[in-house]
Amino acid sequence: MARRPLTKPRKAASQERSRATVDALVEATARILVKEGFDKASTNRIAEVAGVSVGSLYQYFPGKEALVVSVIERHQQETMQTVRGELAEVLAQPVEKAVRTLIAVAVKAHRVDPKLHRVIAEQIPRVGKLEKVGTFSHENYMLFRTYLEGHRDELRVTDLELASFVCVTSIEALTHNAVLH
Amino acid sequence: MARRPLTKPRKAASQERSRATVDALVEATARILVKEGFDKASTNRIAEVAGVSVGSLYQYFPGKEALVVSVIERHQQETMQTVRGELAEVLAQPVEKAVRTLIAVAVKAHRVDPKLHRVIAEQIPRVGKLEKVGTFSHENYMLFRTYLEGHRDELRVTDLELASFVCVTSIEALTHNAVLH
DNA sequence: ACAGAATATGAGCGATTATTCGCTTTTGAT
DNA sequence: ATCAAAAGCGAATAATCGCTCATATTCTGT
Repeated sequence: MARRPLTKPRKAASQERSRATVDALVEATARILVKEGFDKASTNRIAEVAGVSVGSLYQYFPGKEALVVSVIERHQQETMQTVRGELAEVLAQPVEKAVRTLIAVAVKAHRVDPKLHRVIAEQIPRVGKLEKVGTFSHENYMLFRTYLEGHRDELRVTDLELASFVCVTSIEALTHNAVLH
Repeated sequence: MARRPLTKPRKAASQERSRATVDALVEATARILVKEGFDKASTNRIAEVAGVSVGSLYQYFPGKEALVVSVIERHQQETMQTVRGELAEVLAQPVEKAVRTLIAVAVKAHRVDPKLHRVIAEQIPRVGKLEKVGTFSHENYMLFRTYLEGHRDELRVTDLELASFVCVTSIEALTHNAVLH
């Protein structure tokens, strides 16, 4: 009952060539998502656009969903990269200034790759393995909440939890819609 | 070149039995959307859950998208039904009171069928024929805007367009997230 | 009771999709 | 130069999907 060694090695890239393949696949997935939409992103199509065979795709990804997850994660990392600096500064700012910076940051984050962001936010069905992918909102909520705790004396509100919820949700929705429409 | 009469009669229900079939199909679609997600909603599956044959499905709906549109429209009508009254009262209220009523209305609207609402708002890909289905936001935006115009003298803001955008977007996002989590 | 219209059925066709596997090519270490 | 491991290939298989149509059942007016 020996398990097939040929089918197992999903996701293990040690040489440089293979890393390039993985990259090409993720990039192709993103391009298709943006230009043709989620349901046109079939495994065969992705491999074709990436200039790679389907077989190679399945050597590194267990399926289409895994590709999409990779795209989302890559986009989130890129976004954070361009925003991390400003986000650190906020901590030392008074609320008055902080909210303005945060809005600026939110806008900047949405501008990294608006089209991809839109697809991720509006077109990817949040089911199966896709629903587990952490959203921005939650991360932002935590950050904002700890900031408020550190500046509690500047505020009139007592329920920081509620305040965070209201602010993060509003800012997120506003910037999202503003940048996209 | 006679056109096939057998294929045409999509969507025409005169007897009661057929109306029940149509209802069962729409209901089944809604149930699948909520419990299994959009991409599990195949025509075969819908027919099966509805206790109807695929053939009957195609007698009344040209395809899966039409079913989904029906579900959305039915949900929007149901929502409006439970909210129409309060919405009419708002027009006569001063801003101070009006915003509170509007938020109450928004919450009530989201409570009609939260799970279905979520699927419609977050999971249905806005592509193809589905993207033409009018969203709530736009309708609400228009209503709110005309209200503001009627009460311009009570306000300090000049850009009613922007004010509407900010208010509608925020309220929508807040109630949506609040009811769901 | 009967005919024709309306409604329902489901096996099955063609297209598309995901996924596999035997095989070839490339790479890196010796 | 040699060879085993790593990476790559793509025709082939299997599953699923949307959809049709020949046929069967039910309804409705007379």
